Formats: sequence, C-alpha cells, structure tokens
Amino acid sequence: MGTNERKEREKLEIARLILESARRLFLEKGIEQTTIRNIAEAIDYSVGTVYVYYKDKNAILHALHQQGFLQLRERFSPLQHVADPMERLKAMGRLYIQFAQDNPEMYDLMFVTKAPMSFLDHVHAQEWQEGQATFDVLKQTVAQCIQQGHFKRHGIEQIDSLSMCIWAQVHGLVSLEIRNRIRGVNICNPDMIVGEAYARFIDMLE
Amino acid sequence: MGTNERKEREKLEIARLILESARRLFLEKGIEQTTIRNIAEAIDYSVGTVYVYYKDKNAILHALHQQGFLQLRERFSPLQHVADPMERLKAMGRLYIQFAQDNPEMYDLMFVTKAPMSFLDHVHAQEWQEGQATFDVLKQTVAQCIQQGHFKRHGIEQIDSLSMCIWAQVHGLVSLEIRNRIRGVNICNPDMIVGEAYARFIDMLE
DNA sequence: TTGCAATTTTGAACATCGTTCATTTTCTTT
DNA sequence: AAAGAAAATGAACGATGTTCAAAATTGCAA
Repeated sequence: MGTNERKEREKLEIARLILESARRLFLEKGIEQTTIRNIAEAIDYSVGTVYVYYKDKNAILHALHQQGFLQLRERFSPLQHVADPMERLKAMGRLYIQFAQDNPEMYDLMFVTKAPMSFLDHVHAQEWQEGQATFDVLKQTVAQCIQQGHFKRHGIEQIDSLSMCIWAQVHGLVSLEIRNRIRGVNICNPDMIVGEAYARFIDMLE
Repeated sequence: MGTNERKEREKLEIARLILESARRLFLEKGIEQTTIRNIAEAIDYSVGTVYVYYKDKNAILHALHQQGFLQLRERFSPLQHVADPMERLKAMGRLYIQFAQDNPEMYDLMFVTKAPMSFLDHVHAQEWQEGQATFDVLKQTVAQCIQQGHFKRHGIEQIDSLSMCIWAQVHGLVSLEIRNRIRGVNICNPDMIVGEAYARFIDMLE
C-alpha cells in the first residue's frame, strides 16, 4: 500500500510546480507584478490550490529566497579549490557581485525585499539560517586570512566586525545598483563603477 | 486684486498638508500600510483632492524623498566647521549612519524604495538631483583628502570609484540593518555591529 | 462493483488598494 | 444676482491577496 507515499510525492511535486512558475514569472515581470492568479493560471490550477500548498505570498517568496541561496552556494563552490584564503576572499566578493548582477531579482529577494523576513517573523523563527550559513563562510575565510598574517591591524576579536564590513561593502554596491541609485550621479562610466569601487576596496584591504 | 496670489498660497498649503500627514502616517504605520484614503482622511479632504495635488502615490513618495534629503543636508551642515578633510570624511560617514538609524523609514524611502525612482522615470528625468548633490559633497571631500596627501595608493582619477566605495560601505551597513538582514547571524552584539564595522572601515581607510 | 468517508480542488465572494472622472460645490468677477 | 471658472467630491472601476463553503476526486472496505 504505497498510496500514501505516492500522494506525498504528488504534493511535493505540486509545491515544486508552484515555486517553479512563480520563479519564472518573477524573472519575467518582476516580483510585485506577479500575482497569485498568474501563478495559478501558469500551472493550470485554481487560486485556492496555491493557498493549500503555501500559507500566503510571503511563504512563496521565502521559499524562492531559499532557492536563491542554493544558487549562491553553487556559485561559491569553485572557491574550495582556492588555497590562499586572501585570494579566496577577494574572489568571493567578485562572485557575490557577479551573482547579484546576473540575478538582480533573485538578489533583491534574498537581501532587500521585506517579505521573506516577514515570513520568518510569522513562523516565530529567530534565526535566518540561509544568511547565517553564508555569513559563516565569510567569517571563516576572514579568520583564515588573519591566521595567515593578513589584516595585521586587526585581531581575532574583530572577525565579526571585519566580516560585516566586507559584506556591507559588496552588498552596498550591488543594492545601490539594483535599486537604481546609481544614475545621473555624475560618474564617468556608471556601468563599470561597481567593479572599480570593489577594486578600491580590495586595494585598501591589503 | 491679490486673489490669485492668495489662491496660489492656499494651493501650496494644501500640498504641504498632504505631505505632512503622509509623512506622519508613514512614520507611524510604515509606507506600505499607509493608503491614500488614510492621508485624505487625516486632512479632512476627499480622496480625489489628493490626486489634484499629486499625480499618484509615487509622486507623494518622491516629494517625501526630497524632504528626506533636506533633513540629511541639515545633519551634514555642522561638517562645514571641520577643517581637516579626513576628519570631515569620517564624521560624514558617522552622521550618515546616525541619520539612517534615527530615521529608518525616511532612509528607506531615500535609498531603497523603488517608488521615488519610478516617479523620476515617469517624468523622464534622467538625473537624480538629490542623490547627485549629496554624492558630490562626498566626492569633493574625498578630493580634498587626496590633495592633503591621504589615500596615497590612489590618484585623482579614482575619486569616483573611491567615493562610491565609501558610499556603498555606509549604505550597505544601514540597509542590511534596516531591511532586517542582521539577525540570528551569529554575531556577538548585533546592536553595536554597524558602528564597529564602520570603525574597521575607517581603520583601513588611513 | 458499489458506497462512503477522506482528501483535494474549486472559484465565487470579500475587503482593500490605487486611480478616475462626471457631478456638485465653492469661489470670483461682472 | 447671475454666470462662468476653479476646486472638491465620492461613487465606481479594475486589480490584488485571501478565505471558505461547496464540489469534485480519490482511497478503501464491503
């Protein structure tokens, strides 16, 4: 009697279907322009069905936000082969920026949009696992850099603030770009400014 | 026949009233939770009247966003008395962060929310005057720092990228905080982390 | 195969939102 | 006082997220 197992599989499949089409629609028309009705229509189900599998729109956005972190992890995976922690750190920043520029809607959902965090509040989760894990990777790398003699000015007890400084740097650059705050700001070549600013940051880092 | 002038004054006054109550409601209930009907009700006018004075909600948000830059300029005004450009630069960052923490909703509107920029798009403005002017103040200070012998590693031709780097640093810190991405990220004292991270940045800057 | 309970799906209905515009009200001038 | 101009109105529209009683489907024992 494997009926229950099959039903379980089918439920997961529908949940996956909803996410998949939500994702596609978000990338096509933007997050705010995508409605539950759009999603339902895309998978040939009714509006009500969507609410059977996801509590509300925030839950869908949170699930997609989780998927985004899977993507980011994949981007980061080649870094394992970079032995020098300082080189790894620099490359991590570049990959982070590249990810955001390649998937602006996804980055927005992961680090700017309020909805996914509202979902966490609603389920009384005090931790943000995805962000936590990603930040820990950064902290670990920074720690190894210090261990190898970099950041002479700073000590072990400043790993937190130093990591936050680095995260804020790359996030600041891409979020200003994504939210359209780099425009008509009297800059020579706006298209290259993010990369150049990151280069300045790296200069100072050593 | 000063009737026209009086009418002109009255029109300005109503526009001001709308903005003022919109501002109050935004700070009270948040931007997304404030409706045009709320605003109209607060000033004892009908919904339609609001649309006589502002094209749409984006226009109101843009006007408030402009007000925010006035506030920010006020915060920056004491900097005029700081002679040393490097000290001025450091203090500017601190004031920027302080402003964002004191007025999170306002900062969000100025540097994160999409609406004010959508308004600019709609009126075919290719420039973002408020941002432009503020960024120019930063660039000017950075230029003076270089002139005084700081940032030895960098030259005049890197003022743009260096300024962007600094802006992104402080914006990254406060926007992560405001959009609730600093939480459960395994940090010793989350309340102090923004200030500490900025201190690390200043360390590296010299 | 049939009947019945459990499960799944449905979509009309609701409240609310931003927005419009024909109508009404108020004001100004003759 | 009348007429024309300007300002204010609020019902109505389309769209949104969300709910839930009803309908359709499925699973299983008789």
